[in-house]
Amino acid sequence: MSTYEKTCLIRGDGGRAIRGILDRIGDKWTLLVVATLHGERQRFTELQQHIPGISQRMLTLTLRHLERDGLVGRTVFAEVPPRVEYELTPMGRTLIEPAVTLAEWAVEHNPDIEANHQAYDTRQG
Amino acid sequence: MSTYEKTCLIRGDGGRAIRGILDRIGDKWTLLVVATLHGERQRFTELQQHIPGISQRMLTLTLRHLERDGLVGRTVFAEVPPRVEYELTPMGRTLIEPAVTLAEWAVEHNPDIEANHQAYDTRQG
DNA sequence: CCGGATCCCCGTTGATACTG
DNA sequence: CAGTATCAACGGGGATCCGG
Repeated sequence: MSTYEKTCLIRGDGGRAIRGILDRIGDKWTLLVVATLHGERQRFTELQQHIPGISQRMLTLTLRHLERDGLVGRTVFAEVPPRVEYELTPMGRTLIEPAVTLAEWAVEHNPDIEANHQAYDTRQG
Repeated sequence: MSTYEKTCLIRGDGGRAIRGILDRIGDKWTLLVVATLHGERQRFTELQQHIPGISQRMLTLTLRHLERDGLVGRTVFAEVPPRVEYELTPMGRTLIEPAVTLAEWAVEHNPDIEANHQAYDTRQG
């Protein structure tokens, strides 16, 4: 694939494709939930414990969105007390790869970026 | 790299790495600007024309952030009328790859996701 | 245990008008 | 041409309370 074709993939249709995915995973918690859910189904409270700082409300909202996207499956057990388990769907698991690619870029270039911040802010005073 | 290590890359340090990059590129315009800037330096007005819907203000803000990150270079020509050109730095160009990976995922799975939306919304009524 | 409902804060975005 | 300044609207996200 040529470089031109690549940027077209991003910019195609006024950037609607890339905007769709960023609206989906670009929020504060989605990727963390997906990564946390990777490998093992988990209950609501387990998830909350594994994701420091997330509120009950935001975990609920994030899971609903992921469920609506078909990236996460939700199973309710008719028990007392109630039990609900969440797991990645097959499609949900495919999201791990691109997410990791991004995370790798972040880890690799973070020092450089922070150095640039320093330099930029110093120039501005 | 094992699957476990991959998710650690995402979740590492409470997800700070992935959050950093998402805060950077997860906004409305950044990736579009980067993709548009790919391959050729461009002037402010050119950029604005190539990115439908972006306001002067948001283009300015986005470029400033990218400049601060060291992803975009800015050159001012001492002319009348003023001329300012923007271009990707070498580091900025490395961002294209992971961005494309994400865009590919988006394009590939969008139909599936939209079908899931239909199904989900129908179930809810 | 799970999560819906409500209130509120604040950052982001856009519209508009103005300057070197 | 390439911005800056200001104001208003919107929506994400947290805290809290309540219900099944």
